[in-house]
Amino acid sequence: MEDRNELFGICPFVTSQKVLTGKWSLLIMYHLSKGPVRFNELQRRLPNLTQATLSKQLKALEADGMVIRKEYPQIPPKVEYSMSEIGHKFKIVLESLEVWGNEYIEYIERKK
Amino acid sequence: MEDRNELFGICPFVTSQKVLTGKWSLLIMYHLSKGPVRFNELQRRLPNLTQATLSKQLKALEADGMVIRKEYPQIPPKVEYSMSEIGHKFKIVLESLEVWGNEYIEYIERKK
DNA sequence: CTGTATCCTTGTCGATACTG
DNA sequence: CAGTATCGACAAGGATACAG
Repeated sequence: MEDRNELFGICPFVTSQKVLTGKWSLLIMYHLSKGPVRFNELQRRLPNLTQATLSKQLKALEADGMVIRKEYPQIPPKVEYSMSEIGHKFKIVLESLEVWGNEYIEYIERKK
Repeated sequence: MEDRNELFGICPFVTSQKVLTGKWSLLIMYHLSKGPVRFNELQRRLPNLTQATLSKQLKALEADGMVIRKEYPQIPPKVEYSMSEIGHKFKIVLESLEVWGNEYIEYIERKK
C-alpha cells in the first residue's frame, strides 16, 4: 500500500474508491442493475439531479467502463444506458451494500 | 427515491455513499478490519496521507459510528482505532469490493 | 429527447507548522 | 505519540440557459 495514484490498478480498494467517487454512482448503478434505462427515465427516477450532473456522472461511469451507452439514430433521439460486463459483476457489491446500508440505517435509528 | 438528503437514513445506497465519501475511508476500514491499530501505525501503512488528513477522516468515520477511538491515558499517549459493531458488519462489503476491485483491475489490464 | 456550455459555490484534501 | 490550526488549491456538483 503506497500512493493512491500509484496504486490505482494495483490495490482493489484504491481502485474501487476511485471508480465510486461520483456522488450518484451507486444510485445510478443500482438503477441500471434492473435493466437498460433511457436518459430521461433515469432522470425521472433520480430527482434532485440535474441533467447536467446526470450527464457528467454517466460520462464518467462510461469512461470507467462501468456503463454502456447505446444510441439509436432516431428522431427524437433515443439513448439507452446499461451495465457493462464488469458493471454486472458489480451487482454483488451492490447487494452487499444494500444489506449493510439497511443495517446501518437501523443502527442509526436505534442510536436516536 | 427522491432527494439525496431526505433519503439519508432511508435508501441504503444514498446512506452508504454518504458514509463512504471520504477519499480514504475504504482503505482505512480495510486496515482496521485486521484489528485495532494505533494512529501512528495507521499512518505508516498509509503513506501519502498526511496526519491532518488522516485525523479528519478518522474523526468523520468515528462520527458516523464506523470506528471506535480508544484513548489510553499514558505518556506518551496511545490511541487505538478499531471497528465498531456496525463497522464489523461492513467487512462483508469490503470482501465483495476486494473481489470486484481485482476483477476490475484485470479488466483494465486486458483493455490496454 | 438528450444532451452541452458557463458560471459559481462548496467541500475536500494536502502542505506546513505548531502543541500537549 | 497523537494530534490541531491555518491556508491555499482544486475538483465536484448544482443552476441556468441553450442546442441538435
